[in-house]
Amino acid sequence: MEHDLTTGSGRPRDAEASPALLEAARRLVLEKGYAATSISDIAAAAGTGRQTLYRRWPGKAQLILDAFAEHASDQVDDLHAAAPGPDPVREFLRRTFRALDETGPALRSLMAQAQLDPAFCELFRQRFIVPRRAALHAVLAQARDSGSVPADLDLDAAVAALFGALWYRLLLGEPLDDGYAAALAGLIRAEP
Amino acid sequence: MEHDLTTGSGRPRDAEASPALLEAARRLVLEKGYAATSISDIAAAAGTGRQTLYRRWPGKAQLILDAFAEHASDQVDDLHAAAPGPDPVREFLRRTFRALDETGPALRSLMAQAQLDPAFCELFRQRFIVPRRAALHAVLAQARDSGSVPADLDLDAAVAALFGALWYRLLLGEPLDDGYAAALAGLIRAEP
Amino acid sequence: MEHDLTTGSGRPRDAEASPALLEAARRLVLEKGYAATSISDIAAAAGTGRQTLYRRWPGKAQLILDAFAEHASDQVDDLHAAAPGPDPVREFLRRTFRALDETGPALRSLMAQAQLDPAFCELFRQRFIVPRRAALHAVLAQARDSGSVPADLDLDAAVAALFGALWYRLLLGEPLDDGYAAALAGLIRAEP
Amino acid sequence: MEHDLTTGSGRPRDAEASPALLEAARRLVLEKGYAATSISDIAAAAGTGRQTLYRRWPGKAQLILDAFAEHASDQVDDLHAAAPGPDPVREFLRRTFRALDETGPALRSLMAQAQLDPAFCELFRQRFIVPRRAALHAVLAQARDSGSVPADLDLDAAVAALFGALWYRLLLGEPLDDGYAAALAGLIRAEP
DNA sequence: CACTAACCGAGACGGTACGTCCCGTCTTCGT
DNA sequence: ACGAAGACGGGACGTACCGTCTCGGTTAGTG
Repeated sequence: MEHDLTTGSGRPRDAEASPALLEAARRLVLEKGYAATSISDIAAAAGTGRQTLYRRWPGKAQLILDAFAEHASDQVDDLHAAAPGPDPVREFLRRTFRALDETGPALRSLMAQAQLDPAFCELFRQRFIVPRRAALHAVLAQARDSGSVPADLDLDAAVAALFGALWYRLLLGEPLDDGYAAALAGLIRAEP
Repeated sequence: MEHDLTTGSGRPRDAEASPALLEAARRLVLEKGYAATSISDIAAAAGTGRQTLYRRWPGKAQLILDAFAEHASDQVDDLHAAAPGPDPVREFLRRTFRALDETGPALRSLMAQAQLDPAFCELFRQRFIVPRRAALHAVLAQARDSGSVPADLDLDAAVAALFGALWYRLLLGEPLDDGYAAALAGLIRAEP
Repeated sequence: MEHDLTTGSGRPRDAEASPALLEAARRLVLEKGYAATSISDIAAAAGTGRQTLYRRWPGKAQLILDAFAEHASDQVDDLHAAAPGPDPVREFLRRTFRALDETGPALRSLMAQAQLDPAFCELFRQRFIVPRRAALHAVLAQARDSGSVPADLDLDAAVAALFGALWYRLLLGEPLDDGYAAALAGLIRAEP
Repeated sequence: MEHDLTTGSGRPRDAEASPALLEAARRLVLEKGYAATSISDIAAAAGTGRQTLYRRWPGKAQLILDAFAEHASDQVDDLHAAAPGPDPVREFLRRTFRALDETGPALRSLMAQAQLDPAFCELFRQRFIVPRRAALHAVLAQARDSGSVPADLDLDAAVAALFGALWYRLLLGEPLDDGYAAALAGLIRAEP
């Protein structure tokens, strides 16, 4: 997350720099990929100096995490709010898969970065993984109450299995389609 | 995979160089981590020139993939051969978790590299993921035949869910313990 | 020649880096010879990064040209100022030969580099050859006015012959001694 | 010079390899220049292995010296044989300049190499410089006898001055034209 | 209304890894 | 013992980023 160390004194930070950097980062990563996008590229595209970026984020990964986390939090709310239909778990997965069509490559890069930097890993977990985990947990709890999943289902394990399966295919470049969503949802559906 | 362009003519490649490079790579990565291990380090530790490495592998990631894939294939065989006990799925997961205690960090790095290089991703899938997937599939098929998992279980989906859950926690730095193995195995156990 | 692209903006170049690089280059070339001195060696000896060198000179040859041209221009002034005695041409040659005892090997390397790189050749000509040529020309003009060389001497040809003879022996590893200076000076001395 | 260490036993050397290497060396150096021509290039162009080259010459410079020395020795004889006319020195210089139109660049490279390798320097001197020096010496001696240069001319110094002036301009990329030949010849012409 | 502190861009800094190139040697097989 | 072929250890090269530092200049709030 962008860090703000303003003490009140001195010239205030340029309010336009952060959005410009976030947008430039998002655009360049989507265009050229994470690895091919350098810090210098992002700062130049945002029309700012490199130091301005470092003053607000510790590095490339954190900036790009912010650049893609914004959208993600909106989506999590959407998913949480509406998970209707006869098979809400399947519906949740389908919508999540759909959202990854655009942001998937960037998320893969962030997950990659999390492997190389433990501090970033924890940040990524808190900002990205945990909220979504909570959302799916809620969906599953609701499904359990409505009887569409077994009453004794281990919800935490089910969340790990479903999101794990999602990331598993995403990270390996395998397709995330409706059939996959249905098959995964089928794994934990209540036996009638 | 190491590429071998032997045409028969000319001086043959040094048979000791490849093992030396693989072992040096494996040792250095386990000691210092993936990112902190450079190509020069590996070549020097193996007592070879840098060009000898480039002659056999396209880069660091492919070499290290080979360095860890060797051992992996042995382990896959072990796991496949013996998955005994009342809950073979749980046992399989437990053993797999145990094996990751040592190699986990390196595998995380390889998975990270797979996100930055599509060609390497495919290689990693073929050399690492698919064999293990087959092993778990066989375990599940056996379990289905012996009645310890439901007869109508979607084996492919179950494999994705179990291995997905494994990678999910591994990549996020969360613990892979016996309790987790039991919980995941419980998800797909037959309801008696 | 060192190139200075200062635009006024940004951090100014370290004023100590260039002298340090020049001195390190000069010292290492005199110690180990031109070919045995690498760019990395020079940068390390100067306590600077390699890129700092490349930011100021296109390569090794240009840096070393500068490293030896500095001193050379001083010497040229010295030679120009004082060319006394009954045979000023011979005296000029003797002093020039003497100065080459130390710098000769480095100059040979620079002349060698000039053969491999036309751009460097021109630079070498302008920075090294032309100034010395002018100095000798002045000495000869003075000698002509004082009657110690023939009045109708073709000064340009004489300069070429004298410096040519100097380089000819220098480049072939033949001795540049007082006798040689006297013999060359004798070629163009006025017949009494 | 190509060295021949055959002992009589074993397979005799391929008689075609040496000419092929010499011709390939000559062609490539004239086409691409000395520095841009690697040992591998020459061997490949000659259809031979690199070791065959090293078995016959110590390195690139010696091979190329041989490649260009062949022609040179013919030319030296030509020059020696016929130096007619009213000003034989000028004529000798003019012809020598003319011959350098083609081989000049290669000779410059050889002289460059002589600066980096003392052993080659001596070889170059013996194979190239000394014979030509003798030829010019003979021309000057003849001219002295015929009265076209002063009787007390120091022939060795004159040779050094004339060839030195030649190399001086050649190595600096300056033109070797008839005017220059005339001016140099004029320096040592007898005053009538 | 000046001062001052933190900002801004630009870009140089030391450092490190990369992948390429060539060197001169060595090692195979076939002739 | 030669030949072609090509791998070997070694080392320099020039490039690309990294994260930091240092300029001159700008822009608020404070004294």
